[in-house]
Amino acid sequence: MSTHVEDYIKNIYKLQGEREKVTTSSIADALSVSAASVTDMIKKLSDRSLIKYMPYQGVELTRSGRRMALQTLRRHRLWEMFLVEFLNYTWDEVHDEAEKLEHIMSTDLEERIDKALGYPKHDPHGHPIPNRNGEIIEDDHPSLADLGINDSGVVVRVNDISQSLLQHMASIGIHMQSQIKVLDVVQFDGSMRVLIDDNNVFVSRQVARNIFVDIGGKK
Amino acid sequence: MSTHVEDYIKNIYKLQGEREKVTTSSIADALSVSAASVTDMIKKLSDRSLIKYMPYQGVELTRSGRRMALQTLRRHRLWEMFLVEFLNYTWDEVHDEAEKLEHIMSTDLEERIDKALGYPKHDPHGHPIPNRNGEIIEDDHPSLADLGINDSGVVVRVNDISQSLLQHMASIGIHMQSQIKVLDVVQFDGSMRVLIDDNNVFVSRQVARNIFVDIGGKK
DNA sequence: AATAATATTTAGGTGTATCTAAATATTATT
DNA sequence: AATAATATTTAGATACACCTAAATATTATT
Repeated sequence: MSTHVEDYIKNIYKLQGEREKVTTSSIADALSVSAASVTDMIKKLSDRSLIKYMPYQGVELTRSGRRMALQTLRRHRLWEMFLVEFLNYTWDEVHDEAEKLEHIMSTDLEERIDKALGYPKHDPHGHPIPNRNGEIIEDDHPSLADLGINDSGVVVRVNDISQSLLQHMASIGIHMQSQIKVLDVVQFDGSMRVLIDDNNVFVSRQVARNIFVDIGGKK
Repeated sequence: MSTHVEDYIKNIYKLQGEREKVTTSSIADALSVSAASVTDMIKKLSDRSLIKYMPYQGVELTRSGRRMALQTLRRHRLWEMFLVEFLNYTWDEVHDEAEKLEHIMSTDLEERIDKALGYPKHDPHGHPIPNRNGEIIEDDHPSLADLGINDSGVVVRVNDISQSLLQHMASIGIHMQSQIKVLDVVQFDGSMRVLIDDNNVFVSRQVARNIFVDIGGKK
């Protein structure tokens, strides 16, 4: 319901993807609040049956918590898509704006934006958009770092962990659906020379790990 | 800054347009809160120099209060316009959605939407949109109720006082820029037979009072 | 296994926006 | 002008989301 509740739930969902148990301190870190505040909120979320809470043991989303998380994620990603498609935002500019807008979206507005966008399946970074029933299809693609010399594919997702990473990726010509082919891998540090839509660029291993590639349709 | 502050200031601005002094109870009515809550908030707004407050005498916006009000009004009207132009909302559907969105709009987003809309001067109901400096040009047009037989003009503004009024106006074919001509006025109750874009319809005086017409370009 | 380090929770508070009930001002009526 | 009616403010609380400092659990290290 409230902005704060949605933010907690969304972040617990994200953290749950990474680890087994979601700890108080990991939530505190993610939201930049004190651990004591998290304990407070955790109790309220538990009272509302959005999470299962075992004191000192961490938390876990319930079904309805998961539903709320995916609903919020859906709205976030629809807004991101919308900002890019309708207002010429670039993929590194959308996050903060969508972060606020995701809480302000009636079901009606959500559906109208979805329709206006042509029912997109992915956001501007290639993340899947949960459907209105809160179902999400996580696609599993190798990262560029997993490829070897002469492997090739199409960019289908990038991690949006920081604005500067996204800006850098754009600056070397990486977009959704870019054709990519590994020309050379430096043994020492794993950095690569790759062909991106016919442009020859270098990519550090750190960056390569955040680019995901569909190798299904390789040639 | 906060949603609530913006709502108070916006409503004081609106009430100020209607009367001289804005009373505690009129604000309480407008916002559906208790008078005691208004007194509390009024003190805070006064501390922040957004209003001039004389206990028991009512309040008045300061320059910076007025600036905030117009800023909020601008955002509200840009969102309304946006919902109509990009997402096919009708003029009776936009208010509530815009009411929430107006508080969530960075200057950047505001400018992008303004640009995408082609820098509109009016919202979907014909209300002027304040410019980014908080200047507003209130245009002064007669209402349909002020016209007499054979007077004609173009619909340039309607009051959005209620959803049902807006729906009704749409149902009888009233839109922005509709050609309108008074065919007959019933002496008894002031209701009218009018031609709206060549359609012959009846309009009660109550409705006529909420339709504003530009008679400058009459023929 | 005892102790040290770290994580979590509890206790007690803050600021914001609200409320009801009581007190006080203002305005209207007789 | 006195009184009644109405409006406004004050007093004292509540809910929410946060905080720091202290207490308690858990985990890691010697």
